[in-house]
Amino acid sequence: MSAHTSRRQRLRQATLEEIHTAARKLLVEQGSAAVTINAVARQVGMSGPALYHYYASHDELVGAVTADFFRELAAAMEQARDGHADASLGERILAVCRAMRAWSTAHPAEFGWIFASPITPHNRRPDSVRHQAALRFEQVLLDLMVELWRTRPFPVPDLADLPASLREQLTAYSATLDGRLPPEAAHVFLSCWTRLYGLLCMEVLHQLDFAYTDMEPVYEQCLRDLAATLGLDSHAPA
Amino acid sequence: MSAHTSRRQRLRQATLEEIHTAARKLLVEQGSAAVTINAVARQVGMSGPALYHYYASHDELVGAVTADFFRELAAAMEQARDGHADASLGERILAVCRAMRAWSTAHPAEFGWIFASPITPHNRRPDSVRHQAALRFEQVLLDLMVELWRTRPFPVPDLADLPASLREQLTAYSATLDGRLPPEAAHVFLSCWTRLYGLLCMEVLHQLDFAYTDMEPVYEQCLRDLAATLGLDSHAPA
DNA sequence: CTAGATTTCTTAGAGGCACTAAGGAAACAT
DNA sequence: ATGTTTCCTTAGTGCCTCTAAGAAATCTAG
Repeated sequence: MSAHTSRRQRLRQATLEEIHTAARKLLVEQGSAAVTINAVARQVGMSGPALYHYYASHDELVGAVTADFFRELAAAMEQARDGHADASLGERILAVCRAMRAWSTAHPAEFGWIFASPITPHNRRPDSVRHQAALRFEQVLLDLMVELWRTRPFPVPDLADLPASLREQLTAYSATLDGRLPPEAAHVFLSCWTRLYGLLCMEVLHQLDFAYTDMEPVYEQCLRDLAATLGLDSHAPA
Repeated sequence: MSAHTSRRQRLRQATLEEIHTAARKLLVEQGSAAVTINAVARQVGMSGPALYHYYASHDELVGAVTADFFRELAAAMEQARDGHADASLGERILAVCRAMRAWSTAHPAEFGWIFASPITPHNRRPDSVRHQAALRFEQVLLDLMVELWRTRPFPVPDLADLPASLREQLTAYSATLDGRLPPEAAHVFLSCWTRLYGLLCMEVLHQLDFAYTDMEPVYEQCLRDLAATLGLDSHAPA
């Protein structure tokens, strides 16, 4: 309860950081299969079972490290956003999207871990650290899109043109956003998100290797398409 | 060399099938982690090490089963194509895309296994069964797009409008297709492929659960977009 | 038809994994 | 100073992949 952090708490915190560092090192150098409780413990200089005083299970360790990666990714995107605070909203959105890919290509192992590792039941719980960090990540672009919608609404399809079941889902999702985006704007946001995120996902999972050796211009082309969709390319600053 | 299959060969073939069936059963009922050499062997009724007479390693077994799934998926798509032989090419393309998702939603465990399981070095080799089966899968839609391009060319961007590095990659890829699609048409094909496949990938990896509970109308909406891109929605049959 | 080679399977075992149990030692709180 | 909490140890269970050595069944060739 006290603001004072005891010696024990400080030591524990330091050990936790050491554990995360060791796990990440193993992931980057030897792949996700090498991130075992035993190997991590060896790396930090304690014997296997000792690690259970920090995480109750292998799943929990994985979730904690994954949350770290999400937070780092989100922070990179937030930094890009804040670093272009004086630029137009459109440029800020593009900068954030580029930061998203930049982090992923600079940290392919971590990025692959985030997406390709199956989400265990424990980490699917909405109150898990992993889930919370994933939300923060998703939030960055969502917030910008909300602001864009407020200040300079982008073109949206007519709700009546969408099939009923899609309309219902969009309405429900819009409600979870406290109506900050109406359903048809949520549809546009989700379309953009899907294309960006899907493209990154496929790059990481090497599903496009048969055609592309360098995905950077492919991603840039995708960004140009999205900018057009959102009306960002007209020269008036948003 | 003889066309005659010996008794031993027949027995071996039957055992191989039994192994694949057992592995798939374990995957579907207990998840990918349950597909171990030992568990599969138990299921088939032999002891662990015996399975090494059929596959040299766990990786190889995984690759063989994955190839099965790819082949089944490709077959489902080919069947949709051939089952609509009298329909317009546009309808055939849409039928194939729907078959692709239909198989995936009917077999979520298998589909997830295909994409989310990391491709081990052994299975990355171009001569691996996995790779071969993956090629056949990709080929189905590519062939239809080639035919579409031949009979009713779809709109393409001007190559000069694409960045140089993208142009080079598209040219190289076009060459691997023996020029059946020029670079700018290959770009359109790859864009469509990326959006379809990326959407499925995200559905399988549950990356859109925060917004959608039923992806079917989302996929249909994506198909409508692609149809428009390819000029399939004009009523003249392609 | 029989003797050797091949294939298929067994058990035994090495080394690693996640995780539990039981206990010692240090740090802390009272 | 005493009792509690925390941290870490070793020992052990049962799983895993994969190797080794050998038995039994099957095929092949003289």
